[in-house]
Amino acid sequence: MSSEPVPPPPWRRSANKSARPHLSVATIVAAALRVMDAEGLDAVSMRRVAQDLGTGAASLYAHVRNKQELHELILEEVFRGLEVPTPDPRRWQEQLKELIGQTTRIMLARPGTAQISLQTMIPMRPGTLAAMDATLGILRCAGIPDQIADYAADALALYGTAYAYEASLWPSSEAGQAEARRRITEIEEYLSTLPADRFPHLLAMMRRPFHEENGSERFEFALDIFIAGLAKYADPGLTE
Amino acid sequence: MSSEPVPPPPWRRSANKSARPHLSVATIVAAALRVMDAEGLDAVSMRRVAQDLGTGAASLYAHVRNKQELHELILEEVFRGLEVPTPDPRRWQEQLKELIGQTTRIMLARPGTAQISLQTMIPMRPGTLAAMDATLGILRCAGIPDQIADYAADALALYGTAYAYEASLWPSSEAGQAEARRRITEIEEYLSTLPADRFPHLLAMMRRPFHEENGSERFEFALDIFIAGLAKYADPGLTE
DNA sequence: TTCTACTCGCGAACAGTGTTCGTGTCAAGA
DNA sequence: TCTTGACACGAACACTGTTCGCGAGTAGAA
Repeated sequence: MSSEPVPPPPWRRSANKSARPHLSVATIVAAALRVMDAEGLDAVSMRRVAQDLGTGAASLYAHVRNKQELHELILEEVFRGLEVPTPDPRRWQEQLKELIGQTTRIMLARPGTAQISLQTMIPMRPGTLAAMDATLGILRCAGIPDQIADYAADALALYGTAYAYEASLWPSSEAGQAEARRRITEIEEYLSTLPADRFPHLLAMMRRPFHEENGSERFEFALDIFIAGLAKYADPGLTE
Repeated sequence: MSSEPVPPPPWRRSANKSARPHLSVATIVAAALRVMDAEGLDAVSMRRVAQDLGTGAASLYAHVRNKQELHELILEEVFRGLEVPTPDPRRWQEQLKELIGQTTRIMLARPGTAQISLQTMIPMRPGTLAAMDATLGILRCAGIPDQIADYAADALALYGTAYAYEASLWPSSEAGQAEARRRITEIEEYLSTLPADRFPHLLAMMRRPFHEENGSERFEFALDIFIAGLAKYADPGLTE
């Protein structure tokens, strides 16, 4: 490309924004979310976000430490809409299911969020902390002992996030979905090639028709099983 | 760096390998694993692997389609050592726990593997398929209905992988661990700053001493809970 | 033995990435 | 009006995955 130093473009300074583009953490996060919604998390590069704001990548670093920090800020913004219930001991099971379901739905609605959440080792911002606190609140309200509540909340959050992540891997484009279906038939053919007793159960599973599920059945089932296993630690006196 | 075309280095052609470096899928995967074990998955770039074989990145593409395929081949190689039990209905719970535990331990032993496994939407190679088939085998042997066994096997695999991934995010270097601890105290201080009733359960959790666990307690607990919840679908006639 | 054909290694290039440095410009305070 | 300091930002650095085309080496045919 042209490598000689280009003179400052005269049309930007006065047209697009008021002299200065007025960058701030909020505008940067908003731009990043815009890009993520439109083109996916992979497209959320510093350059791409800056371009959306009509500036260069270097400008972002005055407001945001890292790309990692930008990611965390996206996560925080997305979890803003989370509604936490006030714990009711008698309804702890459905409240728990609803809360974890809600966080997972939020992530599913914005593919890319789950990936950030999984990669962010220690969540440090209000939105994500609120979800964790609410989960713990419901469990403790049901009389579940402290340590068990800690472990259970961790496992629930991890499973929900992992489920959302896995689901968001599924390509959204028509071409990508066709490719994925091609790979599935490929693997079915491969399994049929092998001696029938090599992977018998897997083969049987892939032949079952409901294998192509369309809802959150799989997710809700796992949640139900886990909560059922958890129920024996709840205090019958509290949960009636 | 020096950018003029360097003449072919005379010492390689005859010394290192027999005229040609004798590349193959096996040698490439071995080199990739070497790099991953030594420097982590992030270091496993095409150039880095090629360098380890004394060649250039382009040479790898004759044997491996993609970086993605190279990743899958690594996964396959790592899961080679998996030992699958012959299902025994009366011991299905411990067999299940042991199998999932084993796959998770394999991934924990090689940080980076979990990430590959999570990113590989549809596993297509014998090693990973064998793990799935064995899980299904144990469940069906216990008399658990087909669809439930399918969902349960999926959930177990997903949770185990996610757990291993989360654990492998923890930095291995001394400096990285110090940084992580710093972040944890940072978040503790932040929580203490807020009104005590903002995140009360979270605050209480972080103050509990066993919060810094050192084993697989958390993982085994979640597994136990899930299996307990699953037990009601097992056939009492089979499992005695 | 000579010549041809074909496989496969591989340098260079392309279009991207995160991040830093140093310069330049603008607006508000003295 | 002058100065100061905050902020915008072009260019550069060291990377990344992947493709193209050349060229060397080997194996088979004449």
